[in-house]
Amino acid sequence: MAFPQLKLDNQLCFRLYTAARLVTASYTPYFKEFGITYPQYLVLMLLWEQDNRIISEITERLNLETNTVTPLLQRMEKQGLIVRQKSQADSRQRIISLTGEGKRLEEKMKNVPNCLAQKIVDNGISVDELQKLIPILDKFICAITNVNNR
Amino acid sequence: MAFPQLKLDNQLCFRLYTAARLVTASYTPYFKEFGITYPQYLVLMLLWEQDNRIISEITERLNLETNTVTPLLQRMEKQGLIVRQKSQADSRQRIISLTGEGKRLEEKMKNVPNCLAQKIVDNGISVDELQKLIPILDKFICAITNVNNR
DNA sequence: TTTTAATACATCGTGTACGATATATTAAAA
DNA sequence: TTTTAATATATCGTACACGATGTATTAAAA
Repeated sequence: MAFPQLKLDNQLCFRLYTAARLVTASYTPYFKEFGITYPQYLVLMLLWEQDNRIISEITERLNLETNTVTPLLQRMEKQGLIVRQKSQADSRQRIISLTGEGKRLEEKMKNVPNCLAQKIVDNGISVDELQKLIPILDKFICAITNVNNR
Repeated sequence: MAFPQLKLDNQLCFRLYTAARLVTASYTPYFKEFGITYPQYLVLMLLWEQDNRIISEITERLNLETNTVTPLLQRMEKQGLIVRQKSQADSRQRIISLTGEGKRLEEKMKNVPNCLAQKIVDNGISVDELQKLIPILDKFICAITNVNNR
């Protein structure tokens, strides 16, 4: 092996890529029942936390661009989870609001995260180790954000 | 807030999702020069490690399905990075091999991972903290894999 | 040996991601 | 106040991801 830094097994990035894909895959069976996807679930969580947000708030919180979020919201509106109405104050903005159906999902999905967390722990990683990941990932995300904004 | 477990900021999964997207984004400027993408880079790393692999080896190592990898390899062939030839021994299989161009990229890209790692460290996370992520992520990936295979 | 099952890929449809660009509206500058 | 710049969102094109299904080939069973 000429360059060990080019070996897949040595790379943190590949682990993050894999971990992210696998964990969203583990959510999928829970979402299927409600006909939503992981990014749609992220939007719903934001709106459950606080309803009637403008799109730029959503793109900022999710670290996504409008070219991802706009079509995502259009699909969610078509499915009857949200409505997208123009703001009176500034008609460039759109207010995103939950429908009754979107609101009802909160109660229905409240057990999903803990249920999944329990399954992960049952399969060989401690809560302590999972907790350790959080502050390091926060620091990592912060550092990478700085790298990307030069 | 009715259900704190439904809060975005409390979720490990969202951090992984964000970290993975941002770190592949930080690779992109390096790839642009060579006209490749992050998943294509993963395939190249596998082939630099060992050339002439069958597709199932690639899907296993990358934890991806054939419906992702086949089109990926087709694009890479069109770009002249690899060739996809049917196996003599078992004509269901395809042998994936680097072209001269694909081989030359190894030398050209050998500094990319270290260069990026340096940039990340320069932006506020220690090598020690990055190293700590690796074994926990390995354990996490292992646990999630078990969850997904039930 | 013929039938059946398993394996290895490929194709199709849908939903993200994201660079690049366009459009409408508001704010700032001349 | 007219021009110009900034803001907020939308659209387009390309490349993944992945569930579902199809096809060719080989291996196993009857």
